[in-house]
Amino acid sequence: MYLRGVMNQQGQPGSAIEETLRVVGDRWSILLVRAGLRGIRRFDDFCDDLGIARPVLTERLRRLVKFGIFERVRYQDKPVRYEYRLTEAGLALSPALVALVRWSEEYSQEVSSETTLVHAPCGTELEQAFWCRSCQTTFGPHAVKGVGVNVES
Amino acid sequence: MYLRGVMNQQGQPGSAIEETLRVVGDRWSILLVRAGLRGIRRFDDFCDDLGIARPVLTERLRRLVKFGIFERVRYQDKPVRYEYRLTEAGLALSPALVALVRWSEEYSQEVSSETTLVHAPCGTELEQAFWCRSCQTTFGPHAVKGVGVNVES
DNA sequence: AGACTGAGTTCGAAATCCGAACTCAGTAGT
DNA sequence: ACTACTGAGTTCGGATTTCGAACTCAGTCT
Repeated sequence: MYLRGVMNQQGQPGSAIEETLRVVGDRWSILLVRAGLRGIRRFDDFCDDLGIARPVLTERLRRLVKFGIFERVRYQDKPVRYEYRLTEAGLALSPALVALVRWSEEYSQEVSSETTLVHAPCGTELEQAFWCRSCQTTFGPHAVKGVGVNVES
Repeated sequence: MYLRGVMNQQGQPGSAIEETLRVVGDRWSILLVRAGLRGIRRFDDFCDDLGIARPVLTERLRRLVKFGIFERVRYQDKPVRYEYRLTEAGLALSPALVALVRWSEEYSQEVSSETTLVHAPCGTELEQAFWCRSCQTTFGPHAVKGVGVNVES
């Protein structure tokens, strides 16, 4: 498959993903989202869970808040305390996350795949796909057009 | 939704994604994969297309090769020249990439969504979903179990 | 009073990133 | 033979990020 499209020379408007990756494309951000999905919300908990350096965590959270992925919520006064919750946009990153997890389990070396994604109701290992509302069908990546992309092969 | 699972304290074995993100989780790697899907293979072309600094490109490609995402192929002798092609594992990253593109178009500020992913046969904008082989159904992220995760709400 | 909590800051040292210029083998043109 | 060009890198010094460890600051607990 090959993908057609979207000129992106140096510094140019840059397709949407480029902008997204500038926000989310570092070693920590995605992990933070995952932690968020796992229910983590407090500064110190993110810190302990990921082993991220505090100054970096501060900066990263600020950025994610600025881009609407997390929101900073005051959950107590006296003493004032804030926590970070995923917004709707943040939650919407889960398909990407799931795709990455899938890939990791299948291709990443080391680490046995102890966790596999399954369809909760029936317990079967799941397959990622796309759903077309008008055709009412499911299909794989080959039938996708866009991304500045066209899949060959 | 909240996800249950996978202890990951500092430095520990680290679930598969963590390892994956250590390879692919920087500002360039995903963009390189995308460029690969768009058909780009040559050093200079990656360089021009992404505007990435040469030393960084060198290092990044080496790493991606080492992790089996790209392969370095000699495509001519005299003078010896190499190019980089996505491996099967590299191609398998496309669902994750597509999910990210989808998200970008929907949530990222700036940049009008000029490219939208569509179902090639019918032209309808598509929805990402999961497919369960045994149930023969499609479903959203809520019904997914795994990731060290359990989706609530 | 003294110890503890939670969300950060401040610090200097170490690792990464960058652009620009250079290398090196071979090819093409005059 | 001389020059220019190609393509895949390296080498350079300077700017930016990252890091861990220690500190702050308001308020609570014992």
